[in-house]
Amino acid sequence: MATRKRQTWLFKSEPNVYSYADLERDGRTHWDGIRNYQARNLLRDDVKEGDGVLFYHSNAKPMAVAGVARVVREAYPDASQFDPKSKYHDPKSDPGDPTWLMVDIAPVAACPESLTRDALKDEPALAEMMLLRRGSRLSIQPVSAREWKRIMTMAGIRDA
DNA sequence: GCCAACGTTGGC
DNA sequence: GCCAACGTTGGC
Repeated sequence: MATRKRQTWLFKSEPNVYSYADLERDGRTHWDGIRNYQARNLLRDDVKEGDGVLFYHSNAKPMAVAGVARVVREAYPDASQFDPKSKYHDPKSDPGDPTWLMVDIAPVAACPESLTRDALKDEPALAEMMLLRRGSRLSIQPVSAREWKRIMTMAGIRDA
């Protein structure tokens, strides 16, 4: 059986909702609340334990890659879809065949504050990044090996 | 606060 | 199945 190469991702979070500092405090977290089919399919099919994650702060000042995380548990049903009190409640989801999934992630290393969206935009090697394309709303995005390497270099993180 | 870019919903 | 209306995301 061939060894799967680790893949890398970018997860968006609004830091006033859940920040990288919150993840460091918690030690690990359920990445719940994904309610977009494209993102769900990535979680279901492609995001695997050990994969690298760029923890991106969206709708923030500054917008930035705040830290690096790692997938510590692969996709399983997102409990919040069955919780009527949750803002992520989905009454259409069948408990026998849950619509929405989540993964668990844990922190690896914080990034320097200089790793902002503007800094990424100024980097020619990252010109093709999905994050920087207009209208890119997907909350879970693939990051290429080259992009990942470049960003680790910018962050001064040796291996993550 | 604005609004472009999408995704979803629902009438037909 | 089409598509207009609506809601959300998220950068600016």
